[in-house]
Amino acid sequence: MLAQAPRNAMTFTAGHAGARVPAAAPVFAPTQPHQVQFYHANAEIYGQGEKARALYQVEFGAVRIYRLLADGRRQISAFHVAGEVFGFEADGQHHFFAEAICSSAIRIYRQPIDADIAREILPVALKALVRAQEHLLVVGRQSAAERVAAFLLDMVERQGDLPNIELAMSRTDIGDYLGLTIETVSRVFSKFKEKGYIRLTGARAVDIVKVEALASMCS
Amino acid sequence: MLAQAPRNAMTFTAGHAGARVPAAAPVFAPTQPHQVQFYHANAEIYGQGEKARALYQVEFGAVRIYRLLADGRRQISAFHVAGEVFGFEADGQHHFFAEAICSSAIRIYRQPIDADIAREILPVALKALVRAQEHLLVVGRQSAAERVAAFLLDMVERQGDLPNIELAMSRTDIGDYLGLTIETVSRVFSKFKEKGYIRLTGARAVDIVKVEALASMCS
DNA sequence: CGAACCGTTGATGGCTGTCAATTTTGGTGG
DNA sequence: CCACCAAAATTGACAGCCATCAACGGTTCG
Repeated sequence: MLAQAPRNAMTFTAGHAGARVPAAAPVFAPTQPHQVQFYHANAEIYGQGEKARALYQVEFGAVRIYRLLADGRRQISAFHVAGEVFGFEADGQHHFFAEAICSSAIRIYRQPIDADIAREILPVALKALVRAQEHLLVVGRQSAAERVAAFLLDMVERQGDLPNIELAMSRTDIGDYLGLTIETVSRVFSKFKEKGYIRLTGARAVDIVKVEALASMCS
Repeated sequence: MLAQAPRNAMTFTAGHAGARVPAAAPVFAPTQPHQVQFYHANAEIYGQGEKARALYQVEFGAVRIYRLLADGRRQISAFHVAGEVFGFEADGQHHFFAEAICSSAIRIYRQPIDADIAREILPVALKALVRAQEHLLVVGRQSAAERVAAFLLDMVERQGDLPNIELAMSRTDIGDYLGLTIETVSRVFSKFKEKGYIRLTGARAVDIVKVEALASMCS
């Protein structure tokens, strides 16, 4: 199901890449040269069990963080888009997989974590924790329609509150994020369209017509 | 459903309490006097929206961290037992509720978070993040039986891998943790008992008879 | 002894997963 | 520009798991 693409090879120093891509503000000041690496769709950024030795920041594109069960069931615990930092792990080891959803550029910070760095990234880690726990409420206690509504609103918010959103991820990704099947996700999309809550200008291009209607579903 | 008990009043300085309770190692060296506070069952430790100004460590007892939907649906994102630290929040504000499950003693650290503290608690926060994301896989992608099995194994591990576990929490709590109803939780317990995986010496006293059988369900 | 709470068990229905077929989309090459 | 193709998405039929509603047993406490 998941393409196991080889690691991407293209590499630029930050100085070069920074001049060309919409620059996201670095989370902490680099003390050594760091890189911006490009990944094509479905390329693995790191894998479960790998030694964790860096932090990652999305320059452009999108990333999924996920975990697998032995039989292939997958749970995506987070999506990350431009500007967001990911890759902190306990035990110096990655407990999850990270893959590029589409063509993406990732800035990689390889510093060891000293006290100053810790102070800078702690808030980011805590935000991720809050997000994960909030997502738990969605997945654990909300209906399929409520989950999709919450997802759409989250996407709207992340893309600057503009009502026209362009989803980087497939229905499969959305399902694995929300704990649903693709069919259920698709059916909810259709139902929302039917009710006039959204418009689909393409499979992954969604216009939010009635934000309030969606918002009222999430309580 | 949830008793809104008033804040507990009994307060001791750490020096006194530390001599009497099974001392959990402090996570970081206190620079000011800190307290151990006692809470009775269902007492609120902090509430959603409150200003966050401390970290908490369980001396004894157990704590649930949860969030509510408007209609009362509840998702418990974590349980905490002796030794564990909780209460870190983003934005200087609590996004969740914390309540004592049973009579509990909580050590409260009120230091501001400077760089050294951040370095000390970052690993703890990261561990919490990993836990939350792993729990997401359980809730999002596993069946009722698999969820309960995962829960029981987690409890076994936390109580030192002894096969006789004493659950602090009710079936309602377990259900709200696993994203299930109490009836389903109860039915799974019965099924496990029937199959000889567990023995129930009391409603909340569980002997794990076949760890491997449970473990094999969680993949 | 009665009340309240917790946990268990049973009957039933609905939501969502599964399986399958079809349509749409997006990309490629003629 | 259009035809063609593979992948993605949609839609339908059906089944199964789990939620809901309900009744009952056990325990604790006043």
